[in-house]
Amino acid sequence: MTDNNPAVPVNFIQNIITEDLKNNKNGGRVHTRFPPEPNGYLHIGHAKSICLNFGLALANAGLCNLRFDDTNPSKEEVEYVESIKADVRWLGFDWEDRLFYASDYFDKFYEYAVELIKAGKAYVCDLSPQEIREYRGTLTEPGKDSPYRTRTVEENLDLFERMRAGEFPDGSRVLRAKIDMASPNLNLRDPVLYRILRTTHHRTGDQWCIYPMYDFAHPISDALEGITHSICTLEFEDHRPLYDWVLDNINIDYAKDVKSRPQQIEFARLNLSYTVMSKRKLRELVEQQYVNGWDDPRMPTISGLRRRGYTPEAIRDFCERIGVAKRNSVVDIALLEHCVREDLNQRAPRVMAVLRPLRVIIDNYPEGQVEWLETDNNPENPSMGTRKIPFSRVIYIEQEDFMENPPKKFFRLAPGREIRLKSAYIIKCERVVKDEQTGKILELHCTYDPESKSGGVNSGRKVKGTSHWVSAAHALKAEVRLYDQLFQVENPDNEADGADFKAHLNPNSLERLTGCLVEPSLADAQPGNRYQFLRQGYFCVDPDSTKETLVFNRIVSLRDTWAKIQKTEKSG
RNA sequence: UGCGGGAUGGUGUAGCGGUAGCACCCAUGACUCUGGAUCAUGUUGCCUAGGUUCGAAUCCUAGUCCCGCAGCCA
Repeated sequence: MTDNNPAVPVNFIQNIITEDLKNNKNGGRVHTRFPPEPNGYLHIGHAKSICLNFGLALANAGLCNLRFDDTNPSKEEVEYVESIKADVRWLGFDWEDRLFYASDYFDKFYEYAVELIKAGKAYVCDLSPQEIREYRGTLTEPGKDSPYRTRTVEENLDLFERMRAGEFPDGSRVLRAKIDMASPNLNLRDPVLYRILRTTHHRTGDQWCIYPMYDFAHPISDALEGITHSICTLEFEDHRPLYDWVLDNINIDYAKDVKSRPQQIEFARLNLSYTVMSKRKLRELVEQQYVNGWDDPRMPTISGLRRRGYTPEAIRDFCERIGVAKRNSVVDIALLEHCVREDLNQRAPRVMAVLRPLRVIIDNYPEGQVEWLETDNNPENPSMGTRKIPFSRVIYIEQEDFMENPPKKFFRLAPGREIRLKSAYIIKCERVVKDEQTGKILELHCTYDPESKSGGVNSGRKVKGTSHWVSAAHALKAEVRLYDQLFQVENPDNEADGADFKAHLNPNSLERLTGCLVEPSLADAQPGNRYQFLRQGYFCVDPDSTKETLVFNRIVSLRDTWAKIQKTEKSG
């Protein structure tokens, strides 16, 4: 069924599901889950997982749960829970009534642990963390049995109960699975199932002083929820035998039958060029104030991308295009940028904004006259209509649209040369006024060709360049924040050169322009509104924006052929 | 000298014995009242060595390289 449907991207996990469906595995059910730990904000890498899990469910008439993996209260907070919910929703996915927490199952985990103890498959171990490490052996040498491994069931039961009752200090004892200290897979060398931890949990408060480990809690949570395909990242590959061991040794309907139990499947996490993706590193950037919070528009977090102006559609499209596989890779950030451009090209209204203004006086245009000229809101989408923009004798154009001594391929304004002002007139540069001291260009005096008015009968005359502009008397002041990559190198994670990832931070990742001027139609622009500033890029109104000063974030620039020409000529 | 994974253009991803495809990037041209968009064209690839086969990215053998694993984190 999916074979003929191009809307369903095929990847090796979909292939597994297709096969399972064919064999009526799990009774034809497909049930996935997105299981974040609420210990930080979600990033674009999580978006890949969210799109995968929810997308697979959607594509196969299945369900996807949102489940918080909150088994370690020392790192987790409600703030993160709330942000994660908001981010998943914003991305466009709906868990309906299936919002779960691993902490919902604390009682059950405890019962299953008791069950394991009774079956002689788990024991309380008094070794210190240090000793446990030593007994574990190394990658090449087997471990050795803990002296507590042979405790009786009764003793283990008693001790575990007292662990729960709070009789022992933090870290003094753990519950361990009794598997095989000589296993070549370290995860099977009697892994810890429960530890003593006196930390207030964000949901269960001080009800518990013992908490289950991921390896114990996760397979049980999956089984309890009837998850069929438990998708996680590559580093858990080695944990799969333990995942299966837990399911093999507990008594849950969904875990009993090997044919209908959750199956763990691993895929490669997303890496993006010029950024970092680990929560630890992102937190470091936030806490040490290299950026202004988790939602700093330079961050690869969902909240950062949202504030920057990325659309959920663009992010979903991106996640679909990058594919799903088992090989580690680094996706070019240019693909993400392409996805927003493509989305916004269709839907963002065009508007004129001058970032670095250069004053232009049109000497032969009547003083005091104002013409309201009609212009397209989006030439890609005529249904978005037109609007009127004011034109008058004094206008501003972009500083970089004028050069006193232009190189060959420069099509814009220069002394004696003409350009078309978008949706207005052709003007000619007659005179350059400079500061006598500094030589800085202060303003231009131009003349316009009254016959050349856009849309007019004689407007057909061609000139090479077209510039955007704003009327001086009508323009609104704005601040514009231009962003560049947060890091200067493609792979800041690579610490092979001995440098900390922060050494690669781009000192110019944020440039604030405060003297910008935008057309008056933007007066009512609301935070979150996105526009294409003609010839420059896509911009989004920032929440910092006020009635007095509009604040825009540059989402992404337009592709810039001229910039490329300049670059190659400089380097060539 | 352990175990588990993975190697397809610059990047990402298909291909499951029958002409190596798609997307991004890059380049060239057309068009353009956005040097945008659009359209057309193009460069670049199966880790290595053997083998099986009429035919191998795909199957077999032997290597090489890369990633992960020794938390009471997830």
